[in-house]
Order: sequence, then C-alpha cells, then structure tokens
Amino acid sequence: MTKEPPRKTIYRLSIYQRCLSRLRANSVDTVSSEALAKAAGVKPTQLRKDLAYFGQFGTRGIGYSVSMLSNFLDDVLGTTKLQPVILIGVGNLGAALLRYDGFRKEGFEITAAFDLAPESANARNVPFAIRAAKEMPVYVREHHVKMAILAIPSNSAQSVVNEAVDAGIQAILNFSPTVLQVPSHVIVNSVDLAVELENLSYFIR
Amino acid sequence: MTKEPPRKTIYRLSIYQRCLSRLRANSVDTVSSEALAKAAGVKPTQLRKDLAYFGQFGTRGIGYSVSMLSNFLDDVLGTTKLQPVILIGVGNLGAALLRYDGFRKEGFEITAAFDLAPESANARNVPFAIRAAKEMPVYVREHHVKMAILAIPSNSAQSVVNEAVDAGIQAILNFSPTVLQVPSHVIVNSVDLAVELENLSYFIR
DNA sequence: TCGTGTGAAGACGTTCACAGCT
DNA sequence: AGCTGTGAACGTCTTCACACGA
Repeated sequence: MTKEPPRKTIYRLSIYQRCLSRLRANSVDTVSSEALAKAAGVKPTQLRKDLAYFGQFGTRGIGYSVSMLSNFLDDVLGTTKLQPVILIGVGNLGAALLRYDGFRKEGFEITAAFDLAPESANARNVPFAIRAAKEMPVYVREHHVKMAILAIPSNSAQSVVNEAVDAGIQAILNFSPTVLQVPSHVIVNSVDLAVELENLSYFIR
Repeated sequence: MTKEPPRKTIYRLSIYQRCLSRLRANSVDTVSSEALAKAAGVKPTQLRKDLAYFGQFGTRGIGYSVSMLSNFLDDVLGTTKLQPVILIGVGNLGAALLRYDGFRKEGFEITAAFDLAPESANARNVPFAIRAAKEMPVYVREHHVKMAILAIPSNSAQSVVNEAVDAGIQAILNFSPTVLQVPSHVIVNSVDLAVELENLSYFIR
C-alpha cells in the first residue's frame, strides 16, 4: 500500500471537486490536469500527485473524465450520502450557520441544534427547534451522529467537547478560539476568525 | 538578516498571543517555553524556533516575561492599534460577523459594511448602517482601509475583489467558496466551510 | 541546575524531468 | 503529439541534541 495522503491533499481534493461540478454544469466531460489545476489555483503536477495517492484516473494523451473523477472524489470524501451534523451553540455565528443553506448541497445536513438557553436562541428566528444543551449527548448516541459544529464561547468549549466525544462524536468543526484537547481518534478542524485577521494584519506593510 | 518566518509560524504567534493574555489575566508574569507550548498545543522547540525568527526574548534558566513577549507579539502582528476593516456582503454570515464583538478586543474594528441590497440587509437588525455596494471603492480610498472581509456568493466574488483591490485593499478574509485571483501584493486567507466539513468527513471511518 | 537558543538531522510536501501510454 | 504517472531532486518546516547563559 502506498503512503497516507497528507492533510493538505484532502483539502485540495475538495477544491477539485468544486471545480469539477462547475465543469459538469457546463457539460464539459473531459479535462486535463493543466486546466483543472489552473481552476483550482495549483500546479498541474500537484494535482496529479494528489490523485496518485488514490490510484490512476486519467487517460494519457486525453485527460480525466469529469464525471468519473467527480464521482470518485465524492466517494473518497465521504459525500456520497447526506451526513448528519449537529450544531452546538446557537449564538450569532451558530444561528447564521443554521440558516446557511450551502451545507446541504455539499452533502451535509444539520439535524439538530443545541444551546444552553434554547428559548433565547429560538428568538433568533431560525427555521429550527433548538434543544437544551443537556440533551445533546443523548441525541448523539441515539442518532449515531459523528460530526459536530462548535460555536460556543471558549470558556465552556472544552467541557462541551468532552461530553460530545464521550457520546460518540468523532469530528469537530471548531469556531471557538481555543485549543481543544481530544483523544487521538477524534479530529478537530478549527476556524479562528481572530487568528485569520491577525495573520492578514501581519502581512500588510 | 535571518530568513522570513513561515506562514505557519505567524499563525502560531496569534495562538501564543492568546495564551499569553490569559496568563496575564491570571497575573502570571513568567512562563517557560514548555508551559506556553503546552497551552498552545505545540512542542516547546517549535515555540522557541518560532520566536527565534524575531530575536531573543527569554532568559535562560527562567523563561519568558509574559508582558514583554505579549507586547512584542502585538507589535509583530500589527495589533498595537485598532485596524479598520470593511465587511462586504451582509447576508446570513456577514450579519453574524457584524454582530460578533470578538474582533474589537483583538484589535480589529469593522468600520463599514456594504451590500448590493442595503435595505434588506438593514432588516437583519444589525447595529449598523449598511451602505450600497457601489460606494465601497470610494470609501476604501477615502479612509485608506487595507483589510476586507468578504462574505458574498461565489459568482460575484471575483469582480468585487477586483474593485476592492483597485481601490487599495491589501488583505482579504474570504468566506466565499471560490479561488480568488489577486495580484501578488494582495494576501487572501480563505475560510471555506464546505471544505472544512468535507475534510472532517474524510477522516471519520 | 534549569530553560533558552540554535546548528544539524529528519520528516514532509512540492516541483522537476521524463518515461510510458493512447 | 499530447497528457498522465512517478521516481528523484529540491525546498521547507519540524524535531533533536546539546551548547550556553542565568
């Protein structure tokens, strides 16, 4: 067996996916690594190396079949069927994520949302019944949910994560500005708005 | 002169910063690379190497002065004074960002928000007057704004970015699921929610 | 002795150059 | 001829090991 693909490769796979679906919408059925790479903002060799982790998909002299490659990426990324996701924390950001309709067409569905104060969260006119935070572990266990989006303040983040992980959550998209401690079988992707802005700030001269 | 610090180092600097301010709040005035690294979720040597790009800050046998290091990082990251930022696109996500109060205490202030349909955006009861998108370039020029947060649909993203860059924007935090083309002096950090979720999805087995 | 600072080694990811298939 | 697939070279970031100063 070849080596595990690096994390960066997986990120790029998602980008390729998106470019492919745009091509498919335009009824293009074959694409070269050069064209696809350009659309994705990477070098052609990088694209080919990324795909090489998973096998051979192209035809030499021709390129890649848009639909075949797209289907394969769906398969690799696990987006062939709707994946249930729970949202923890329905504040400003959480409420916006609930209303965001982009997830579903990417293969994800927020099936439940939890907040410490469900009543006040419900007031944010979200199209959704918000549940009490205490019910979260039970829900996760009952519905075998594996993914969670975390949009709560830093101070309570770690303890909520512990509960979620105990209940069976395996992957967390974290918007709290905190470094989370999780067991090695759990994966965390953090989106830290302040860090992103500070990073930009550094680079402007 | 030593080499340019890598981008990842700059990201970590922000994390160190946050840990330091927590320490400062707890009246801790000295910290070892081991303790700080642990809080930041990295290895001690990594922290020391990161700092080494900028000089020497510690005292051997003792550690680092929390306040000195924190001030220095403020300086490096350019967060010593409030940096004005504009928001482009006041939809679900944009409105949530407007209401988010975390930016200000990290040294950033959203000074203006723009939308194609300011009236309907105003209806999202944000504590803010939304301006027409057309006014954006003028505002950027007049106020010498360098940073922009982009929260608009993909299809219009590139053309809006072009206008913004022409007007003088140098750094963009992009929430649109698109690969943006910008001149090399402009820096883009993209936060792509679908990509983050797909990435998580890949890793759950 | 304790903890920083740093050259050297190592791991990792990207790019090159070209072989090989259609 | 055209474009993919891939070993090898390269560059970059991380980790190690230890010298050095308080």
